[in-house]
Amino acid sequence: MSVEMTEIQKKILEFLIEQKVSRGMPPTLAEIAKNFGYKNRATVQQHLQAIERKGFIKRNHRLSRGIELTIEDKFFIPRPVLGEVAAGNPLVIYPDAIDSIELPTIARMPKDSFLLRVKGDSLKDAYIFSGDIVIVNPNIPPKNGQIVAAILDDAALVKRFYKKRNEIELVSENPEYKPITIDKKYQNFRIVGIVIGIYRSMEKKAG
Amino acid sequence: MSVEMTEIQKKILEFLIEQKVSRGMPPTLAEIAKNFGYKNRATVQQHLQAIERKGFIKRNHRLSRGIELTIEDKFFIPRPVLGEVAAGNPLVIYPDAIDSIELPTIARMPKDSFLLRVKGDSLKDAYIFSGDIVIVNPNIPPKNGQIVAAILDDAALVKRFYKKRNEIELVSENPEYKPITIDKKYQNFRIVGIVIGIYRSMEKKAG
DNA sequence: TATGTTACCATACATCTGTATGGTAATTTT
DNA sequence: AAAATTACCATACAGATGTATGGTAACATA
Repeated sequence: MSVEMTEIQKKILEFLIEQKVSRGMPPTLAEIAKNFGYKNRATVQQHLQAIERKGFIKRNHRLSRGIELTIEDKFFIPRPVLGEVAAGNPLVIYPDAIDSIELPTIARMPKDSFLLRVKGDSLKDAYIFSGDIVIVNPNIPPKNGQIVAAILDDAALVKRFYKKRNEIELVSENPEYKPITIDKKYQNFRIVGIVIGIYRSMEKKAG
Repeated sequence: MSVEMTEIQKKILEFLIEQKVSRGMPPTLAEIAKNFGYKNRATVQQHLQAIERKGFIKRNHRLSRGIELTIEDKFFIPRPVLGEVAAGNPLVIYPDAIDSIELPTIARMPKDSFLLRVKGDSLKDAYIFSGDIVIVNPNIPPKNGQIVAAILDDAALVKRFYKKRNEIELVSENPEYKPITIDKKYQNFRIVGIVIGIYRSMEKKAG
């Protein structure tokens, strides 16, 4: 597994993992082709052969969906953690991955979702704690009461979301932190996504 | 799901589950036919239609291997309690336990780690809540203070572990539940493994 | 300059896959 | 006795699926 993967091969492997986890089975060549906009299954076939040559998958020839992930034998899949996010006071989001954690394969990671590590204890009553990894889905518009990750003035935070008439309120459930109210027209505010899951490792190695 | 299944339908459903767990994906009609000695896929098709009519599976039409198991959670497959615990592959629901957990078929998963769903709130102060999925490693001997999954008299518990001179103490961090003390020689007690991580999906309890 | 690698395309083909229809036989229900 | 259900079979078919071959273009390497 020491061979290097091209960018496209990495993306295809990621897609294989994502499909396996979310749909419960590997995709067909046609499904892969459709996802990447290929007009042709032969293109996919060639990529899969390259990925197999490099040892990341094993193919059961002539069998539909016969793609086995050799890394998927693991219970945990390494995923990049994109940044640290403050549940209480805003922290800076890191541009590139700051860390990598082993996420259990059961944890659902829909397309485009990413991981953030929480610091601070303002969401204590929402059962999210400092050190937890939150899984953020950027593709779902938030509903009232949901926990969202947001960027406010170049800092990132995780709080409960409430939409009001002309403003948005972000609430910590820890009474030590006061709610933040933002005018809807305020430019330097953006909802990053909603928190769809959390993962916590009991081992104390990662801090 | 109250409709009655014929014996053959039960066997086919079992095969679907077994294949899903062991091979990672549902079988094709041809594979089912081969397993049961049918010379014909149409026979399988008719059985699958009957099983779907009774609500145990959902089929994605015209999609290869498009058989979804509607049973429970996809991860957790309920089985009757008696006799199965000692069998080594415990696929059991413990309905009356204070902190009941469900042992999934994924007990056969790689690295022997498996998943349990927590019910009850005795570990509230350990930040583990009803509905959370804990990841259990059975191969590590527990240390004092670690959270373990254990079986006591046909009930399953998730609690903090403390070893004393002649006995073992299992402590809930919720003061409403008193610590349980077990003599080390007691037969009907077994440590299943230590909890190495937890995962929680937010989608069900937004708001 | 020649060679190889990567990343696509088009066409083609045997086989697989799900589905449909119609038939036989045994058993159960009405 | 008639009707329905269950459990198979054979045949057929459109479309999906994996695979093979040959081609183009961009780029890096020797």
